[in-house]
Amino acid sequence: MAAAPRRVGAETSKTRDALLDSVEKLMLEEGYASVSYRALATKAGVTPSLVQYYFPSLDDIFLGAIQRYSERNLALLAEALEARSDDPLHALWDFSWDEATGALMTEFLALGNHRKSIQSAIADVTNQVRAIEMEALGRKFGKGARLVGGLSLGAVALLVTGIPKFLNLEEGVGVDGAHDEVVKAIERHLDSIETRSVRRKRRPSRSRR
Amino acid sequence: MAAAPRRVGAETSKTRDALLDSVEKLMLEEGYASVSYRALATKAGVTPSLVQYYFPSLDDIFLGAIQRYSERNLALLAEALEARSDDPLHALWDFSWDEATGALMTEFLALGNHRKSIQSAIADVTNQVRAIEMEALGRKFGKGARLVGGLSLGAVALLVTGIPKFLNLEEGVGVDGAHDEVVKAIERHLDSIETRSVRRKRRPSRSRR
DNA sequence: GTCTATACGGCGATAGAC
DNA sequence: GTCTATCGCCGTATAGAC
Repeated sequence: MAAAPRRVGAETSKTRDALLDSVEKLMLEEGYASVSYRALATKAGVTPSLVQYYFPSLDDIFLGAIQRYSERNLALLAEALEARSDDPLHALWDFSWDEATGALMTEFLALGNHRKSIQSAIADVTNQVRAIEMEALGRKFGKGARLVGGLSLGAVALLVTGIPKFLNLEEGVGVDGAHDEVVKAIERHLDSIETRSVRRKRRPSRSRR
Repeated sequence: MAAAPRRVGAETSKTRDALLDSVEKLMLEEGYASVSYRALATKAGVTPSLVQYYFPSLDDIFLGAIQRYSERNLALLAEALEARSDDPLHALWDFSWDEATGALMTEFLALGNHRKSIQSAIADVTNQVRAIEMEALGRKFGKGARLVGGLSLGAVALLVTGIPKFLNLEEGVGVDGAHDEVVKAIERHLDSIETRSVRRKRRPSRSRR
């Protein structure tokens, strides 16, 4: 054995949890690139050193944020899919547009493309989400079902959750040509497969940063 | 009037062009976050100060890269669409998967989401690309044509060029579930609209970084 | 027009004091 | 459990050499 043990704050700490709240806020407001020890400390009203005590490296901050977020998010998703077992595709679609879930997940996805150390964490939660989605779709349509265009449930889930993410990315730089049309067309398609059980949410207009 | 004039290297400089080559390489190999004066200077074999002479701020580096890239890329795209006026959709699809074009553009897109100062530059080139695409599609199908699912040419172009970008993003973190199926399904759809004029390119497997 | 040296403050990270 | 000192890299500004 070897290497120093390096002391780290407990995961149950209330301070740590408050810090993760600030991380999520910072990421949504300014993007992951703005997350720094000093910025985070300022936002949370503590010293930078204290942040470092709970998160020894920047990666640990992101890893902590991903883990806490994904636990909550998976629970929310499972709940939404359970409550709307009659129109799981619509539920998925609505969920993917939700600011607190979709935007953060997209941010994590972009982050993973530039931080090798957290790629597997992003991949894990993405795959877990997909599994829950598949299970819910399987319950409604049957495990090996084929939907529009002969697509499997996995392929449909990929598109229904992926397209909102991509459109969000484009809107993030101010491009939105043909977006509304694509959104409407997809919603029309979804309506032809399932009858929507709750009123359609207004699509959030991307906040500038 | 006021303020110092601050001297900047000429845009016609051979050195400047070589630096932009290194920028593109760095972005593809390590992502935009790895682009720094010192890293760039090392890669190009010059001093950091010289890099600063041509690009007074980091934003200027990215702006310069976007501008040079987009000029070349627009020319390439126009050329490809002209050469394949019989199957512009396939041409677009192939083009979007090309490493030197698609991957860099996706990198710029992600970059734009975090650097306010270059958002409009990204938006401009994206819109210019879309315009060229629309024109080529209009020539083949007619300006107001509706394709699969009643989608307009703009909506189809958005999907055909956007889906590869999103799949690339996912593959960048190691997620590729159902990707092949979606790719094959789209290619089947494209084949049903146009007959492909050149052999299908192998889809590049994402290089780890 | 091209290129270099140097300095400043902010950053992530480490080791260790209280 | 909390906080300080310190290190080396970063973007950037400036002043000046060829």
